[in-house]
Order: sequence, then C-alpha cells, then structure tokens
Amino acid sequence: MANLSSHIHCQDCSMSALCLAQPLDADSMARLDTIIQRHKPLHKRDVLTAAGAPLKFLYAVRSGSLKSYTLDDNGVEQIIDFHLPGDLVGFDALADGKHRSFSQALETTMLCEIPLHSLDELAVQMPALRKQMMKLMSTEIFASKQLLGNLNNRSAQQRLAHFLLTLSQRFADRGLSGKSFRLTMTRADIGNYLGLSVETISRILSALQADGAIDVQNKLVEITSFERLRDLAGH
Amino acid sequence: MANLSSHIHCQDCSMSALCLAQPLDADSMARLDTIIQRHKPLHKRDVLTAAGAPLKFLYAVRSGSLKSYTLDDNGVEQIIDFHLPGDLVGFDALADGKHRSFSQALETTMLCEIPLHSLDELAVQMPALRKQMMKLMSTEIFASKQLLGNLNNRSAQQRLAHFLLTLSQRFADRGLSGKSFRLTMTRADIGNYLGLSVETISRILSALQADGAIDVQNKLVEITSFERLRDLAGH
DNA sequence: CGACGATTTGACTCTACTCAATGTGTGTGG
DNA sequence: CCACACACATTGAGTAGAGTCAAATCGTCG
Repeated sequence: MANLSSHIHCQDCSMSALCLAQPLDADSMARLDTIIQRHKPLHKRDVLTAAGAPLKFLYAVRSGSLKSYTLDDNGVEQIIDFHLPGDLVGFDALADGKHRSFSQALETTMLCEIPLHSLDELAVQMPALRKQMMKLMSTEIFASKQLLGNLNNRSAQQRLAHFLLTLSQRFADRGLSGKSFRLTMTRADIGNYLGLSVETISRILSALQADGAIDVQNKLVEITSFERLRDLAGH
Repeated sequence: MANLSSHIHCQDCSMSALCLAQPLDADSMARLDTIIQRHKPLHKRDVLTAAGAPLKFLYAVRSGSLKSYTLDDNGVEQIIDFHLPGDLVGFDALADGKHRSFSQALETTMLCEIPLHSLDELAVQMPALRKQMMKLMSTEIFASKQLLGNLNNRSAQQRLAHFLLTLSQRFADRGLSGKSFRLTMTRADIGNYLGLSVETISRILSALQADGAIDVQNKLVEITSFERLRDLAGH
C-alpha cells in the first residue's frame, strides 16, 4: 500500500515538479498519492517492462535510470530512450494497452507505480491531472520528433555534443548538477541510441576533451565549457 | 459553422476510422461533428500553423497532405513529419498551448478544424473520446521513437525503402492504394526528412527501380515487389 | 514558348564504419 | 582481501558509403 512508512509521498518528492503531480493543488496531490504505490528497487539489468506484456501501470522514476528499447526482427536491440528521475515510463503503451518496448534498469533504480485504471478514474475528476498527462505526452511527442531532426542531418560530433547537452539540461531540470554527471549507460548504449559505433563515441569523447569542452573520467563527465560544447553541437 | 451543406460530416467521412471519431457511437459522433468546422482549402505552399503561434485548433486532414517542420537557429528547415488524410495535426503543441512547428500544404488540402476548448469540454463527458485522444498521442510517440531507431542505424537504401513501405502502409490504412501512389513532397523534402542528400534520394530511387522493387515516374511510385522492397528495407 | 525549379547523373572527397589489438575496471569466487 | 576473468573502453589502420560540387536534362507554370 501507499502508506508504508518507507514510502515517499508525492508531497515530499523532489521530482514532483516534473511528474504528474506538478500542477496539482495540495488536496489533489494527496489524492494522487493514495493511488501511487512504491515498487521494489530494481537492480542493474533488471527488466521492468517487456514488449507485448499488458500495460497495468505507469511508472515514475524516483531515482536511478533505465533504457527503453525494442528488438528488431533479427533480435537486435534498438534503444529509443533513456529515463531519468522524474520521467514517466509507459506512455507509448497507452495506445493498445500493451507495452511496445522493453525497459531495463541501468543501475539501482527506485520507482513509483501508478495503477492505470485508478489514474483514469482520477483523471475524470481532476482536469488539472488530465491536462498534465496531455502535456507530458505532447512534450514527449515533440521531443522525439525534434531529436529525430537533430540527429538526422548532423555529424557524429554534433550528435554526441547535443546528447550531452540534452542530458545536462535534463539533470539541471531535476535539480541535479548539469555541469557534472555520471553516464549510467555504456558507450555502446549511447552509440546505439545515436546511430554511431562504439569506437566513434569513444573517439569523439576524447576529441571533445581535447577541445576543452568536457572532461571525461570513465563514466563521469564534467562540462568544462558549455559555450564550446554548444558550438560543437551546432546550435 | 459546422452545418453548411458543403460540409462533410464525421458520420460520412471516409477518414473517421483513423480520426478522433473512430471509437464513438453514432450519438457521440454527432456531438463531435457539431463542434468541428471546415477550414477553407489550403493551396500548395500555404502555411497552416507557425511555430510560436497560439494553438486554437487541432486539424484533421481530410484530403491532400502537409509537411511539418521546425526552423533551427540558422533558419534551416528540418522536416519532422508528413501528414496524410486522416492524420491529426497539432498534438505536439498541446504541451504549452503554442505550436512548436510550422506546417505547410504540399498540395491542395482540405481540413477539419476542431476548436480546442470545445474538444476539451467534450472529452470530459465522453470517455471514449478521451481514450481515443490518448491512443492517438501514444501511437504518435511510439511511431516517432520507432522511426528514430529505424533511421539511425540504417543505410540510405534501407531508410528510403522503409520510408516507401511506411507511406504505402499509411495509404493502405486509409483505404487508398498502397501499391501505387504519388509522392506529394519533393526529393529534397524526403532527403531532409530522412537525413540524406537530394542526390542520394534520386540515385537510390533509380537503384530501387533497377532492382525491380519499384517503378518511378517522377512523383508517381508503384511498388512492383513488396517482397524485394522489404528485403532492401532490412525488415 | 520560355524560365525556373526539380531531378538526374558523374567525379571526387571525407566521415564514420569495420576489423584488430591493447588497455582499463568491476565484480565474483576462492 | 586478492586475483582472475570478462565486459567495457580506447586507439590505430584501412575502407566504403554518402556528401559535395558541377553540369546536364526534365517538367511545370506563367
């Protein structure tokens, strides 16, 4: 249930600003909180959703991170998204009630679990919640189309610079450091996502460092010059 | 108003199967129809929406086609979508009530205009309509993420073959011929969308024809072997 | 009929891929 | 706690596919 003492409530959650709860007043937020359940922590490589499985819950990432991916006809993984704290996982599944993608934890990850039928009931009564769901979906639509355009006509360096800036911005939006953060995904994951080879990712991270835009220590990235990085991203 | 004699009603519209009206019973559809207005026909190159402009309507394409695009910092066009009959235009704008992209007619195009505030009111009363909106948005989210993956790691030939197959499928879904259709966009548009140069598009169309997969006559495409085309698309 | 935009084709270049070898970190079992 | 194994990452060399630049042809709309 929602009220175990170990459960963090929406009211106290640092991610509520980006989550469904964002526009809700105290009373509404309390009602949303009652339907939200905590989910036991995922460990690295644990699979949260599998393509084809019925959609019962939306998940909100409280801490940690996940990747979403599909498997093509040849069983090859194609990463379509990374999820950070505050993100909702499962919107692409609302269409037909089945998950369309797999999602897997990249590290130890804590989630809130939102039963879909209860959410739907609440949404009827709370226009602000309905609006927020629309808004989050709409944002996601635009973001992925934008990404599509941004990646399509850009060089490897521009893509990776853009990726780092986007990550940085997302961390900053979440109240975390946008200047220095950990890449919880592997170089191969990044390459898969950006349509580049592992070697290219590695080479370009080195090049960006040589250029004085970033500082890389394995998984740790520090952006030493946003200006330089933005230049290289072509924006 | 909705009831001008020249207005085609949802009840009679051949596109209703893909539109908002899809899951509605006769009574609900009639109510939806009352809020929908026709829009005067767009001519080729007419701009329907401009990025930054307030979102007042969703549009449903009744006939013709449009492209959606953003302009980057350098004023360069980046096409993010093509809209065919039955498609809704404007979902990416729901987030903040402003259009995020431009959309321009590729040929003479007829539209239904759906006032947003009325739609919102109706959605409160009609769960099926609400569900359908969610479903359409969810489908769009998945489609663009899928596209992203499909384009990212694929050769020019695979991209173009995939593009043609997707178009074909969309025409077929709309009760039009999936075997033979007109490309209403220019080669440059296709290239922009797929992240390829005009020359590459041209060369590959020729190559696909030489391969016996398609037959191209300027804007007219006939798929002569779906099997071959699917092979070349890598699916 | 003429002009302009769109498309096709050719020659050359360059970016990012593949293949290959080596270095680094992590985590597991003894 | 240490050592080994395996996954992850880096770097180098050579290659191929798509881009750019250039020129010719085709189509369409005044």
